[in-house]
Amino acid sequence: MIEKLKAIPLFSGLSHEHLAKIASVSSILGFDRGEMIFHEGDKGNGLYMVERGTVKVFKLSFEGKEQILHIYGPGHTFGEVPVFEGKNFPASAMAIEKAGILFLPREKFVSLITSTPGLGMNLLADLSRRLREFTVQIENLSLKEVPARLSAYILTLSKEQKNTKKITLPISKAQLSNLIGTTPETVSRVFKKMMDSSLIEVQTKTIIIKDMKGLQDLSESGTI
Amino acid sequence: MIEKLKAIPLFSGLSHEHLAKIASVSSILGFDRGEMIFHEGDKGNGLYMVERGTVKVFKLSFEGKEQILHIYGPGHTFGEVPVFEGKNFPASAMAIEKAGILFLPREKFVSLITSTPGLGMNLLADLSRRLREFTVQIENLSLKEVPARLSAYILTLSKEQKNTKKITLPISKAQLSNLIGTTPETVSRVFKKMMDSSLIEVQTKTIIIKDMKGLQDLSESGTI
DNA sequence: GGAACTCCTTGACATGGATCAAGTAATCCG
DNA sequence: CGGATTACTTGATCCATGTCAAGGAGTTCC
Repeated sequence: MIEKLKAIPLFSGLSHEHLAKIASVSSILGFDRGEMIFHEGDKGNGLYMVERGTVKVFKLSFEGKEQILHIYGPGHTFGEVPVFEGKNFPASAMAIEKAGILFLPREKFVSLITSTPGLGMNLLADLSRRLREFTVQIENLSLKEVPARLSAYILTLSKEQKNTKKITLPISKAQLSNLIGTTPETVSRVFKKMMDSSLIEVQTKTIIIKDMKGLQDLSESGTI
Repeated sequence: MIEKLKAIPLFSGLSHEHLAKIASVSSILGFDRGEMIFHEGDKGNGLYMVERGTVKVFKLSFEGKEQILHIYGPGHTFGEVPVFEGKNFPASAMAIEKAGILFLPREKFVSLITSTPGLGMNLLADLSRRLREFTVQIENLSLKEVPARLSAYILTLSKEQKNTKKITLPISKAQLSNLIGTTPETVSRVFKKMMDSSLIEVQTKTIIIKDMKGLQDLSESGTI
């Protein structure tokens, strides 16, 4: 368990004792693909950490349309907002792959913060990073058209996957469309346009970047 | 100065000594309407607090279109993200009314956090609240149409202004359109539709809610 | 290894909202 | 107070993207 905690950036720099203490009050939960971890509006009860698998955090509209806010893999934490704000979850969380989730109950977590030097600062940095990510997401949704959002997403993936030009899509195209705020049909059509303009090649879950500069231009300025 | 600091929620619960210490390392800056406070991409240099006036935090697209992220009045703080994350500002800030801004340099602010019990927790709560606000904004932009966003905004104002039915718009309609991610023309047309359906009355900067229930329905489900 | 999914693609069509343009109302300021 | 500037409204038009429908590709699982 302690090994798993070490892999969580939020806990970087903590002593072995502190990690042991965290381990002693955490539990591990298993979720199948498609299983809900919590629902928007539920009372926030603690900190969640992805140990393995993939999780999406999302909102649903009145009509059932979905907007994904985050996709989290191993090492990421989520569910903090209601811990500090004392309210309910602002969004829902679901496993999109069989997942192992570490859970740290609220009171334990709060008392850890005050007793663990550095943890508070790690948390402030983590929440700040997420605020920054949200500003980018708002910018994308409001100020960019779908082709720009999609190319921005591909470029993000390329950076995450050690700047390679051969990229593996970590999620289905349907999920991807919910992440960038559009529909599967539109994603399909825009991918086609990007192939027609020789920006990329797409084969099922693999994307090959053929024209990095062209993709960067598209991600900023908009039209294919 | 200490009186002004007392009015800032972030500093609630701090002792007089701590407030005096903060006052001793803060400076106050004046900005005219339309003056930039900082630019997206600038190096984050500290904490900003609105003492009087109004500030908008916003992003600009490549083509110059604007999306407002926050409108802040007295007592609100901003500019924290780069302090904790160690990067640059994710957005720009401008005074939209003559404003007085308190400024606390980064190093002073960081050392205050470690030496001031409660301040760290206040900050975590504050950032969490903003994360929640952003999830709402993303939901609005992605999952709701303009009439729903506009009615949600009116209802938010009503709550802020002690749940009254006679509301004063705190910003121009042009700014409002940039806040909800649309254009002045569309705002104008939607206001008209809402008047035609007897949901509200609009006179320049005053809105009177005629049908609260109808407005709430519209803010959730969408179509007029 | 084939049936039964789910996911993806493609085409035809509908539409919310942006843009352009021109006029009208507010507000600012000497 | 009156002219100038800025903010708002209204109409005409256009387009990006959503929706509906149907067929095709990929995946899963006994």
